[in-house]
Amino acid sequence: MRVTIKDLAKYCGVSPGTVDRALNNRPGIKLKTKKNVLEAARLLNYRPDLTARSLVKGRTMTLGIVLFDLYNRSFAQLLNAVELKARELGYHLYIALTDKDPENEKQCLEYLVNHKVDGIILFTVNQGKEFEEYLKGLSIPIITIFNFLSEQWEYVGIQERASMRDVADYIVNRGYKSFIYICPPLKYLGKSNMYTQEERLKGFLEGLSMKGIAEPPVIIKHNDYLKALEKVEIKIENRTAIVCSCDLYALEVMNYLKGKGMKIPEDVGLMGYDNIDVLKYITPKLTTVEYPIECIGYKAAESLVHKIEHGYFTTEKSATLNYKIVAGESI
Amino acid sequence: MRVTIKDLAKYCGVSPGTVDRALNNRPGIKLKTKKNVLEAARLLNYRPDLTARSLVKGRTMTLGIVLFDLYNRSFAQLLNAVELKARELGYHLYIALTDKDPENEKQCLEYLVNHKVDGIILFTVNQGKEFEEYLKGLSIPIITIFNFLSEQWEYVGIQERASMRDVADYIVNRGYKSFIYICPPLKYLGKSNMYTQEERLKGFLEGLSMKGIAEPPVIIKHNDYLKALEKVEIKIENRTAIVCSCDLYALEVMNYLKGKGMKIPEDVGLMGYDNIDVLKYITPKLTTVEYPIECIGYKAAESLVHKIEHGYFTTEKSATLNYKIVAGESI
DNA sequence: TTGAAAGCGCTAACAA
DNA sequence: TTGTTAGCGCTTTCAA
Repeated sequence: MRVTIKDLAKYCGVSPGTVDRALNNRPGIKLKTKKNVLEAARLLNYRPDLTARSLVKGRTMTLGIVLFDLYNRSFAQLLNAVELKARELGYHLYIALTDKDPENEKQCLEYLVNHKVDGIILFTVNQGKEFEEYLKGLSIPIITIFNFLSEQWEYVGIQERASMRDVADYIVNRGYKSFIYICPPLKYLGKSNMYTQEERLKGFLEGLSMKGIAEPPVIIKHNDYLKALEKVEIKIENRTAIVCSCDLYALEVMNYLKGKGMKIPEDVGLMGYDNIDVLKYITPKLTTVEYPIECIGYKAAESLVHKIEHGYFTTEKSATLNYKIVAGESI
Repeated sequence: MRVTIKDLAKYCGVSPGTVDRALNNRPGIKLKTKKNVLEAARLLNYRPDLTARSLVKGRTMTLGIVLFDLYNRSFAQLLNAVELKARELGYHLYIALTDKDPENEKQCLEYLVNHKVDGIILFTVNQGKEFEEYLKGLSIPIITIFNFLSEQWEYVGIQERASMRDVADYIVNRGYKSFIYICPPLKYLGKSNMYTQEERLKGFLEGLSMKGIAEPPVIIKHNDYLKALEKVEIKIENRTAIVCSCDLYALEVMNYLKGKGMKIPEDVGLMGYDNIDVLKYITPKLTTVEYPIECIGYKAAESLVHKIEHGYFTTEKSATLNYKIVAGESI
């Protein structure tokens, strides 16, 4: 059996209260007694039972993070950053993955809350008033990332829409006349929270329209989306740019184009988004949008802890971080 | 304040025991009472306090995983797999990152144990009898991955050494005569657990020696290791192969070689290890070693839960999984 | 400076 | 079928 405070107390011939004072640097204890207890704790290999402490304290010094998976390189980097910052602030981390399943996400949240995490960083796939009511019912500090929910919820991220307007501007200025946009299915719109992807698309369309350019074909990234791409005829003289809503798609398209023997950017331009770290190994260098993924992690963890420790009824002004277009050779 | 079992009991005019029976599907309760309680629970938005349950049950239905970081793509995939399997088995996941700092790792372990996780998946950077004694003192089921500790500790992984012997064989058979090996610093040998990297190197040297080939230069991956690489003259007629102990290094070297205007594999061969998922976007296709990283995750989680539920004194025979050389165009 | 005791929310054994 | 009660290991308040 594990050694408890009572055992220590008995061993040292003092009361549990005194042991507690010694162990937790509380005042009102003679130095000698304290040393005694500490020595005994070492000797008997005492370890505090944090679940017991949590029960009385009502908090666990633990944060929860909810993501849908770790396939996208950025999420791993984010998680890494969150863990780092959390530990720096004296917190540890529960992780729960949802597989993009809204119900699953709720279960994860439920679990985290019941386990009394002190706060949650949430990349949600849910949305809507009902869900927000549900979240409120959890009565726990929450920071949202990537997918925005509403002003009610502190959000750490970048101005997705503005960034894609800039992208449109950037590409048009480089002389491209014709455009193709590739992004994941938005058809779950209303069913699943696609905020980030939606904003990027809207931003791109807005950007084009500001330049007086008509809406381009939008290809949805299914299993066989490359066939759809094939159907759109890409003529060199058209000066076509393929814009992808994330780098992973752009890389696939690049492979496809290479396979077709098309030269980038001579025959067709290509643009990604995310600036994932492996891009540095890819030729030609992909032009992309960079945002400070690690900062998002740090900021989210920091804000969350702030909310936890200084009351979570204050919805801080959500932070938007800077992005920038990273010029490569692909457009 | 949160609604407790007592509140529910009062509300329904029954005892806490009865509420417990209703909530947890225990026998010996009238269906009607049960329905009543369940309805009240829903109405009052009752949530069980899992820390309280943990305190009396002595377990948390939580696993801990200790990694050093998530920079290597494989670790993220592994973590993803572990989370998936854990959840499937009814467990949730604590994650702790150690930054390759042995002391930090101990603190992480300490924390997980004190938080009463039911078991730990450990990618350790520690080693040695003393550390193993320390681990034993934690009295908790542990599965080791990647870095082997000793027979005492169940291990899930592949036969690193054999795999690199095979690599040597493979490369020599393809006509290469001259070799350069690149791997992370092994100088911490004895201070830090470098099992995986050590085994790969040993395997490679053994493989060469079996072919009667002398020990090749080994370049340690520092910040300026490329300078060291520069000093080794690579003559085309020498048929040189550069073998890297992981894909990330190979990709850097590939960049370097491309920058030098050297052709792969015509001028020099290049080999990686890990088969990280981004390789599919890299030209030329890197020849590498693939192992089932997700299986390692599943297996580790499964074995751990098995140990937890069926006693952890039985050290199961450690599992070694299959690897294979994936032929690319780089060697 | 120390001890005694109540209680965090839940489970489980025993009694009714 | 239900109620009562004694903990789980810790913190905290009050009394000595």
